[in-house]
Amino acid sequence: MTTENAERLTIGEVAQAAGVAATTLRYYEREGLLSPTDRSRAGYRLYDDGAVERLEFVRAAQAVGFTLDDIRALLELNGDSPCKEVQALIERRLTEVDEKLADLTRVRSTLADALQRCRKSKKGCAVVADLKRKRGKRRSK
Amino acid sequence: MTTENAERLTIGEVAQAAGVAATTLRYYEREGLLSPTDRSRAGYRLYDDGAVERLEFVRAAQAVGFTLDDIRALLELNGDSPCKEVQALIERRLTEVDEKLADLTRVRSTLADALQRCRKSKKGCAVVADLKRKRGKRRSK
DNA sequence: ATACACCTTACACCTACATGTAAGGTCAAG
DNA sequence: CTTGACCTTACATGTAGGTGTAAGGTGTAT
Repeated sequence: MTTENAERLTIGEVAQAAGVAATTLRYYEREGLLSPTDRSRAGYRLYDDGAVERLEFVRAAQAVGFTLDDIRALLELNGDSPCKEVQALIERRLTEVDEKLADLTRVRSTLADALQRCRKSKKGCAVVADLKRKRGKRRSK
Repeated sequence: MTTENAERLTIGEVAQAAGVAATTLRYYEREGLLSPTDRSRAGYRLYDDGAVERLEFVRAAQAVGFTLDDIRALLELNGDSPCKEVQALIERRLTEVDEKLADLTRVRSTLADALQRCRKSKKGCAVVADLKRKRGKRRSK
């Protein structure tokens, strides 16, 4: 597939562009996360370039802890959904994201503190002690 | 186990305090994340209350996407490690955390934007369109 | 002294998220 | 017109992070 059609990408091209394996794209299709817009005569999957953006959104959301199920739910939202439900879902997700941000910030400051002390002391650095002393509210999903 | 010894907690007590299953604690022990400080005559695991803090750190770190392996590495750091290595590890983790913060912030603003539009429009809300338009740099771990 | 909730080990099983493998079809280049 | 990189499907396997189950011991309340 070297014919630069400038609108229809094969699975390999999309995969390369987004930095995932082609097999992963087929998997995402089965899971309803991203379908090719078309097929070639031979049955090859053909994607438009929006697919790459969408895929990048999926990966970013995944990197911060959303499951594929969560992400599918977000991606499935469209003009046909009753606005109430859409709003509620988005609000729930926002709350989750904010909790994650709080956790992450906490972990970050633990690490930063540990690094500080580590730099200060000529000798070994008791990071474990630091970690053990750190506190925070519960989160379990 | 109802005897309040005020320093030695059984697995069930720790589990309850931290909001995880006792089986999970045994699993963490096998994985080297958290060991009881002692055993009773009968072989019951006995933890000091630092265990709860430690466990909370584990869960918070996990909630924001660290693997148990990552977390073990952090927790294993101690005064015996050469400071150079310790620093390097912490620095690497800090970088990861900052990348996660960036991703998370991006996802957050996508959601917030979507919610805005959703509130504005009387009718359906094209969230998918929003998501597709959002961009960001690669992250795949 | 017996019920009952808790603990022990060992091992099988589960879900999410892929990845690999086999068996075959497609297509542009040499 | 064949080579070799790509694509197809279907199915098996792998890893992380647990959960469940069986078979048995513990400890305290009644």
